Amino acid sequence: MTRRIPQARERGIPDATVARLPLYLRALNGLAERGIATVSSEDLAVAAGVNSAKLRKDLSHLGSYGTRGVGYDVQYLIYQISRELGLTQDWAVAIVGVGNLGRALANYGGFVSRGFRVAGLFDADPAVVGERIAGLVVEHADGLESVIRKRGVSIVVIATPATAAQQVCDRVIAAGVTSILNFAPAVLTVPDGVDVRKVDLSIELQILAFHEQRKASGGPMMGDEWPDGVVVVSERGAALGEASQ
Amino acid sequence: MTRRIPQARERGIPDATVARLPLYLRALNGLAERGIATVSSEDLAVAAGVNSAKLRKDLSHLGSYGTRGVGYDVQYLIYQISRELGLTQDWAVAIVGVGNLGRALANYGGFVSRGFRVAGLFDADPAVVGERIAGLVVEHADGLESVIRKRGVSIVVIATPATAAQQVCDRVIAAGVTSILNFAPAVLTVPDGVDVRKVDLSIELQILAFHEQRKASGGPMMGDEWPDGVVVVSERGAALGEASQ
DNA sequence: CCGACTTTGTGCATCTCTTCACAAAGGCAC
DNA sequence: GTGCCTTTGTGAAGAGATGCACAAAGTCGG
Repeated sequence: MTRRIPQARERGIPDATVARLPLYLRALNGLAERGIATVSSEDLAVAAGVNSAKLRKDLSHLGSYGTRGVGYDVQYLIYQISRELGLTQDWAVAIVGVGNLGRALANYGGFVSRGFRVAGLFDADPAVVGERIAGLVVEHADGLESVIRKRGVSIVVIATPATAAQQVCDRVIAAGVTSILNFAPAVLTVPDGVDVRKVDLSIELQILAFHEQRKASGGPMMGDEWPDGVVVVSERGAALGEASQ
Repeated sequence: MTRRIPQARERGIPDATVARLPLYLRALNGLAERGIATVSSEDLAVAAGVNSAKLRKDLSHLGSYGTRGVGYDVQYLIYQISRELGLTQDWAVAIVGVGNLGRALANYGGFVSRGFRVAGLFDADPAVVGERIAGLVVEHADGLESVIRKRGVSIVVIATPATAAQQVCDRVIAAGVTSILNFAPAVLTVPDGVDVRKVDLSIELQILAFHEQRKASGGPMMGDEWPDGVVVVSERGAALGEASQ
């Protein structure tokens, strides 16, 4: 009878843990820059803004990389987390939609520094196509599929208006992309096996407003009635990345 | 013995629910624009990209606003969710750090449309101060506290480089702000009662890379060893919102 | 070589969130 | 009115994440 020795790094690191690994990585890089060679879970937890028990449990999912009585070797842990996150390889990223946000993303310094390389900028507006941004020439969205295949793009950032998002999404998936970062305020429908993460400024602000309201009053005005004459104004489809797409 | 009748809208809507309300709101606004007066939990769930049981449970935390056998009145539900989120009032927002991202945020159309009003733009760089962006003149960061108080700013968006983020954070909190949206890749330390939400492009990409790697190979290369000669390059403190602050 | 001290890794209890499944509620046709 | 049909609202079970608390493992000074 073969007893399975419970092995960390089995398969399946909890999502919540994966979401925190980049945080630890950043904290570790900060420590490394300050020349710190070893760190305890307690100190690293403070630097990353989490509870130390949680940090230890998270790291235990990767393996036993700490030394009891001492802590974690900063460089070694940086390497292990980077490897787990897939940052030891180079990822080609394409940005679709070169509006205000698309430009900001293209110029984002943190891209290059972490294994992500902007391999293409796309827009549907002829007025924008040809423009040079962050060392890249904006290409017409017509060439999306071929460029994705040719340059091995595996992650696409959608920064188009909401109305164009699904269409762009469908096209890049057809071209083989399975990881999408969506800045457009739209729900993307994708087949199984495709990962979508969304970033939405408007939603974040609304969540803050909720808590702010709770703090200010003791909750929203009591009474669930329709006030007379209320007309709820429709939300515009305005996108954070509302570009010329 | 006083039996508490479990009352929806008691106090305390689950965080997970609050985070989804803006999603429902957007979906409802889409339906309203198409002139739809009534919607079932099933249809609304599809439009919002969630499971219908979850949607119903979420809405049940606000109250009993549906009609069995029929569904939900679109306009009424829009109003109720808006009220719960505090969107029936006007929130003054200040943006600190007018780099690429700060500019994109200032020009973001979705701001105005939803009860959020940009009441001030700040930067520490004299070269940027005085510039006119989205109808507002950029002010020097020195005036942060007084402007916050004078204009009743209750939400601050931090789009500065990581190095300046904590300092800006401390200052706006001292000025009475208790809701912060942080785009700088830094962990902010705040006293109790202050809400911070963070948006970090780099983290989102790293999470995508993790899943992408899992899909591509059968996990990261086996073997936990340090490869010879590996030098882990330090992460630059490069911020999405790396501005001139 | 030993004993005191530090810090990890984890079993366990708890809490939160999700999902299922169905009784209760209401509309509608006749 | 009455009965059928649709859809909500929710109890309960399940899954996942969190945090405590401590045994095990390792360091270090003497």
